[in-house]
Amino acid sequence: MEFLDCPCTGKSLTRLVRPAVLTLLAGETLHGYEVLRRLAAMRICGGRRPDAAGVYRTLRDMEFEGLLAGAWDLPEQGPAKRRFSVTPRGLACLARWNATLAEYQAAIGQLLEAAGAALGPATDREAS
Amino acid sequence: MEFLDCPCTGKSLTRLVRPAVLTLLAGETLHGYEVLRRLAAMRICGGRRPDAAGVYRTLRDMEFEGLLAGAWDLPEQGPAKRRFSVTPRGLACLARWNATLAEYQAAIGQLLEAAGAALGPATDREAS
DNA sequence: GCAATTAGTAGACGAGGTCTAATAATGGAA
DNA sequence: TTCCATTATTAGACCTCGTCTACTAATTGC
Repeated sequence: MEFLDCPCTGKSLTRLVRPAVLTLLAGETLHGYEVLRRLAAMRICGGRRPDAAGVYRTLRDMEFEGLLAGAWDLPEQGPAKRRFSVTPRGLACLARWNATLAEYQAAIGQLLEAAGAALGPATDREAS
Repeated sequence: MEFLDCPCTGKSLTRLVRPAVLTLLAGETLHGYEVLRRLAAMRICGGRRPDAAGVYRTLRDMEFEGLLAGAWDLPEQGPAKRRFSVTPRGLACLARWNATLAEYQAAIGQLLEAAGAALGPATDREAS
């Protein structure tokens, strides 16, 4: 019994890219490709490198929304890079995310508990 | 500074409707409207009643995928109801969800920690 | 008699994630 | 020296899934 495409495989923890980006950029100014690599190292990405096109678009969107500030870095050597940093508005958004993430964690905890109980108290089922 | 439509408000913990449905139906057979009400009481729905159209569609999809079994209940009194129960395949899926949810929880924990550190260790920021 | 609730369906829409593909520079290996 | 991988970014199509609006139809309560 396979669930190759089933959401239960947890392919990615979607919709958390934005708080992750804000967190990364709250400490330092980075360009998109570096954000991409740092994201890949976070558990929310499950060891997989997130889709580059999606991350770059999210960065542009967040810049448009005023959460990030972007500036072109045009070195004489090498390709142009766009460096992003967090705006005050972005910081406020991250503070709000903090509360939201805590609520998410609690909600998932409740669901985990209920699921465990539903599967049987003493059952250690293994999924294929 | 408002974030009425920003994902940071955590309007809903999306993509967890399926494990929640499996959990609810693992214990008993319910019809769609009852599933809807029980979902509304779970933290993943944040106190809001989830969209009915979406839940009914999810139930149909999961039936089509063999995770749920549906049967029409046609009482002499009252409207027709469709009663859903979990199949063995659905139970296996739920067992897998169990592991996925635990990973989600840990991943969010890591993100929360990083976000807290990024906002400043001793800072108790309040978002409007 | 009318509104609210129960029970379910259909269609359009939108956010956001994935996939493919393209450009362009650099550095290393065959 | 040619070719491939990596760095760095963009564009467009597509898919999933959640939301919104709107509809049918029976029941219950004021």
